[in-house]
Amino acid sequence: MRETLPKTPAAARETRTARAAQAERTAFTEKAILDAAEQVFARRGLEGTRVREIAGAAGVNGATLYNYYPSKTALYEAVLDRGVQPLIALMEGYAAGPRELETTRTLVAEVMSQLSRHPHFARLIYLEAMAEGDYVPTLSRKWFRPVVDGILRELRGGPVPAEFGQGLHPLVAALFLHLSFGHFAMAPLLREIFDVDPLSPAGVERQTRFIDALILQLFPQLTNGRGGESEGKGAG
Amino acid sequence: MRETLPKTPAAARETRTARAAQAERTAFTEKAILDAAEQVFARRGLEGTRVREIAGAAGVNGATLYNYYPSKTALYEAVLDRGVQPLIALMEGYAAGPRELETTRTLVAEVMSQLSRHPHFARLIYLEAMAEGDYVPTLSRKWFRPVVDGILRELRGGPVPAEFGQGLHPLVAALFLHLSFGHFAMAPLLREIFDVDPLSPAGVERQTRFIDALILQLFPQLTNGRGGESEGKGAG
Amino acid sequence: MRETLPKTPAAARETRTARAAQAERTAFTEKAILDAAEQVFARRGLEGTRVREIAGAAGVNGATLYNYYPSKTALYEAVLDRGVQPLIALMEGYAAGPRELETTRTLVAEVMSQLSRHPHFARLIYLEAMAEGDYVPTLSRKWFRPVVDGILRELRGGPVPAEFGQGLHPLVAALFLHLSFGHFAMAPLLREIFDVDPLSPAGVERQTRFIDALILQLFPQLTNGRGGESEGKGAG
Amino acid sequence: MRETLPKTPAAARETRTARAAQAERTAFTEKAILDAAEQVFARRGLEGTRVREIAGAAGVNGATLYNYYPSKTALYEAVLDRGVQPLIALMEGYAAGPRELETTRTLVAEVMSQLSRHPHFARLIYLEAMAEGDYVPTLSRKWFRPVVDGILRELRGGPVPAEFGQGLHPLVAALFLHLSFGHFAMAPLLREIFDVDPLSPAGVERQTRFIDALILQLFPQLTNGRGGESEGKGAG
DNA sequence: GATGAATGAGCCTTCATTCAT
DNA sequence: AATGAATGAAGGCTCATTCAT
Repeated sequence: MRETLPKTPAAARETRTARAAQAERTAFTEKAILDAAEQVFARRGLEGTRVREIAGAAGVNGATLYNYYPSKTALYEAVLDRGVQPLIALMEGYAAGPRELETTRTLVAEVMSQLSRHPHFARLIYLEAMAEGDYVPTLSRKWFRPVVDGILRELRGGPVPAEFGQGLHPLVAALFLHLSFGHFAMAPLLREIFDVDPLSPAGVERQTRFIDALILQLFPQLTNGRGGESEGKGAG
Repeated sequence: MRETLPKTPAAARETRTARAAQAERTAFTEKAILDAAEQVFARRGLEGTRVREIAGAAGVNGATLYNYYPSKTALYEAVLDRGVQPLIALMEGYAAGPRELETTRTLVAEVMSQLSRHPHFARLIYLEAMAEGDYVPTLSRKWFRPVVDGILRELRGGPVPAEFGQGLHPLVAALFLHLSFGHFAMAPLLREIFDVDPLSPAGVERQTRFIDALILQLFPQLTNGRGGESEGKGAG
Repeated sequence: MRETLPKTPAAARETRTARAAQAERTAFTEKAILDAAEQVFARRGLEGTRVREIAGAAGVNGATLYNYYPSKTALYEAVLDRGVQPLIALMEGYAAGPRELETTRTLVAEVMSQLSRHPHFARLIYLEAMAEGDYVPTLSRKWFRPVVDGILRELRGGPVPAEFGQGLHPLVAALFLHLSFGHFAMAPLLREIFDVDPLSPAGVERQTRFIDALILQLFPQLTNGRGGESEGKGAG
Repeated sequence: MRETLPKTPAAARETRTARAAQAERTAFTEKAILDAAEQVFARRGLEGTRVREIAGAAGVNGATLYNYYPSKTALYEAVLDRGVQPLIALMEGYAAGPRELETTRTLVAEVMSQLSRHPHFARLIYLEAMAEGDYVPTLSRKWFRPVVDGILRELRGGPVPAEFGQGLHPLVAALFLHLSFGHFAMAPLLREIFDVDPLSPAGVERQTRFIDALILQLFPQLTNGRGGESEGKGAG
């Protein structure tokens, strides 16, 4: 809008091309910044992170960040938002679907797959939770509660194993949180303890199968007449 | 030279009293500082924490901290050490005992009880793990690995449920980590999601029973002829 | 990658100009900082100086200093180095030249001239000496000892006036130190006592002539057959 | 005055003894503090000195200093005063005496002797001069100016060697300052350069004789018919 | 009088952010 | 859009000084 009108078609094409290249470069830089920020924030948290560290990891000057985000906090929130969007999309599909064991098993697998694509994001969420950050209520409302509500509704469908006592359901829902997000967030510690990389494809797959098997093991009553497929999966 | 002998019994008593009172006061201050530090570090981590915030929470001046610890980092390590000592004691008792289901169940209960006495400590460990801090290897070697080794040795005693596939044992050990430490570390998020306080006595007890029941449920083969007590517990 | 090539000669010129202007400005700032630091350090010494005082005297923000020097100490050393370089150059010329009275008289005059261009530097050296600072051995080795050695070698050429006794030579060499560096270092006190400014051109010139006359007066034996140039002195 | 009256002669004696012992201890502590302060201030100056360093050197607790002096600055001034008093006494004797070469030679010797008894004091004065401290005008008025005035009056008595040009007298007076105070103040540097200790008795004596010989050498006209004794001195 | 503990002020340094280019 | 330089606002830590004993 601001530039002078191109005088010739050739110039127009040239301009368009230049503009496209520019836009591409911008998008590239922005992604580099977001990726770098995700990684660094996941280690140090919002307050412990130095913006120059993000800039260094992104390969740009510290001042450049401010061409993309008005503040460190804004960048932090952008990272959180970018990570949470795909999860919300998954959750919406899940909430819209039928209340069946199968749906939940699928959701778990998809969440694990998504988290493995942004391996630092779960850590970020854990950090935010432990810092009792402002984002926690929002996060809880927009993502965790809907998912948990779905799980709880389904659990209510079957009898509770007597030996667990009252108030079991929230703990089971929390168990899934621990096994999915916790697996990624605690990767550094687990790696240290077990000498295997929880973030490797094999590590993620193993944990995914483990969760799945646990569902079937814990709630056999939910699998009436459908045990066959689960065994096929678990025996792999 | 350092201290002149008191001339009279009265003076002696007076001196002793005064000195004792002094010692008591400094012990009180030191505990206040450690407690405050544990709480604040658990929220913000080492780098995100302001010394002045700790001082404020402890009710002393920022400079006073340096009468007790030479640096923020030293204070941080003192907090970690204080928290880990009781756990190491528990672990040593466990390692010395026989490899039986009962021993492990007891250990879990005791660990939960200990963590509930220092509710911020687990969060601190989680933060340290996520920051890939220098303390992680030490922590892993001195505490997590011994415990996990114990658990793994016991698991090896029984057949693995086939549906879990290979490499199950580490995941089970990690499961206990998630359910014990994770319960305390994620308390702020769980509270937000479920509207109950995981750190309340009831919350801790419920989670403890949940873990216990899970052990029995997952590994019925380990409970030959001893199912009775577990049911008694779980039916509450 | 670092710098895209300028597309047109005009742009090139523009860029070059801009960059040159930038470089000029930072050079200006750096000189302002060094000058301010020399002045303030000369009054308060390394430990007694506040960084903000230097910054204020240089007309920049305290944080700006750290864009140029990594620490107060590094800045201090830069000031010392800058001041000592020209002296070392003089000394090297002196050491390379012949051992003659004339050479030494010239050196003294040049040293006085150089010190008058950095009137605070001598004070800095005196402060450092009195603080028994780390720089003293280096300074002694790189500058004072070579000069003194030259003077001593020359003195050995002639007979010592009997009334001075043994061990005279070092004291004479020290005398020159006191009269040159000491003149500048003690300027504040001398100004107070005598109500004249030792740092004024006239003050420096007077002291220089005084030292020169003293040389000839003390060591007439060194001026054999060269009385012509030292005429003023003899003509009483 | 404040204590209750002693009931018996024995008690009275006891009290008197106790009081004397107390006073003695106090005087001892005060001297320790002053000595330590003189030494430390002479290295670091007023602003660069830590009161705890003085306390440590004096062997007392930092807080104890405040039982003797209300502030670091007050202690600093006490050190200066203690050091300057004997010099002022010397100066008053000198000013009261006749204007003769002998008087001045004696003064120089006595000043050197006094400075050697407080080897850090000259450094302190130099530091204060270079810091352009508040004490400089006082010091100049109460000590340096009177002495210098005496010297100048005497110099006026004889013809000035023409080769020194106009304005010589102040420079000669300053020369004595450099050779006396400067010798002690620059001791650390001179030691480094010449590998001899200027503060040792031999070092002080040598410098004293050097100054004395210089007086006679520079102003032969002032020594009419009195050369004998000076030669005896200088020939040692 | 002597001391350990406490503290407000201040110091060096770093950091997030802005600005000129 | 990108950057080097500049800066106000902390942040960790030290220091002179005070207080209670």
